[in-house]
Amino acid sequence: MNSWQFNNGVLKTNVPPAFSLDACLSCGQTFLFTKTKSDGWHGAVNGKAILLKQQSDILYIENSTEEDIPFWHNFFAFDVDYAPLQTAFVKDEFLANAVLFEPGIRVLRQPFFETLLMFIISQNNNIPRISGIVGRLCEAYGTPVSYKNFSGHTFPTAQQMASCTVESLAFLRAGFRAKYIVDAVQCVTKGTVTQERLATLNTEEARKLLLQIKGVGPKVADCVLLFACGRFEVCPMDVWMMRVMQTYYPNGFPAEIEPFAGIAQQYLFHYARHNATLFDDKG
DNA sequence: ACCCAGGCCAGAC
DNA sequence: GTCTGGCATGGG
Repeated sequence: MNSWQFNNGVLKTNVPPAFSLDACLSCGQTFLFTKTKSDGWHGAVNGKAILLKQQSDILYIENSTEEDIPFWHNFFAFDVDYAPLQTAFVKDEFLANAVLFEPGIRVLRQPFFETLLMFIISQNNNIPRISGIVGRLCEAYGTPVSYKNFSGHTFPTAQQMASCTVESLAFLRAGFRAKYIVDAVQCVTKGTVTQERLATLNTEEARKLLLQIKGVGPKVADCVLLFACGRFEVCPMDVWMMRVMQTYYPNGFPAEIEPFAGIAQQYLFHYARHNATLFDDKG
């Protein structure tokens, strides 16, 4: 188990074996951070501008206080021991390739509302354009924060967006997704769909509740359950993942992998993105 | 010009 | 219940 220390505005902790900050933040599960010219990651997260750095097995979080420790501990899911889990993964011939390709990945627990909107926005969309839309969203509704040479805006809370309408969101150029964003904001501010409420439900019920939001289908719902709610057994199914399951796991994941199917999926997703040709014509 | 993008909705069978 | 076209916009 890692332990945290605080000194002079900087949190630091020892990280688990093989942990890679770069891998965690660039493997496609989050868009909250931008890589700096040097070796760190800037972000407007947890209500402030922070700078994340990893040097060997130490993780530094600059511009923080001791009160931020629970947030980051939960964010990186340091309560989850990856050792037994990776042991199970590498016993599987297909999954072993993906894990060994980038063993530093961990599935994060990201803020709920941000994750919900991010994946609504990302449907049928490409990453550069997603970044543009989210940038405009934060600038308009978020809180300005800065640290050192970085200044940005936090991702807005649902409350900060409470008054938005399809018309007032036109500047986002989010296209048909604008009405989905409005409905998500309404559901969260009215308390119909909240992280607290989802936490009281089992995974199947939680999925059903998320599906009540317009523009949230099975894919987005599962991404929220996995990336924000820590339901690590949930495996978001895009067309590519469907093909992988049909080809390599026609009877589903092995029993020891199933409880962490979402984490397995993230290793596979990252592996596939960097080895696109390996996965053509498999199904 | 053309195709595609971590999908989803509405309407047609 | 399952399948298909259309969707807003912009990057490659």
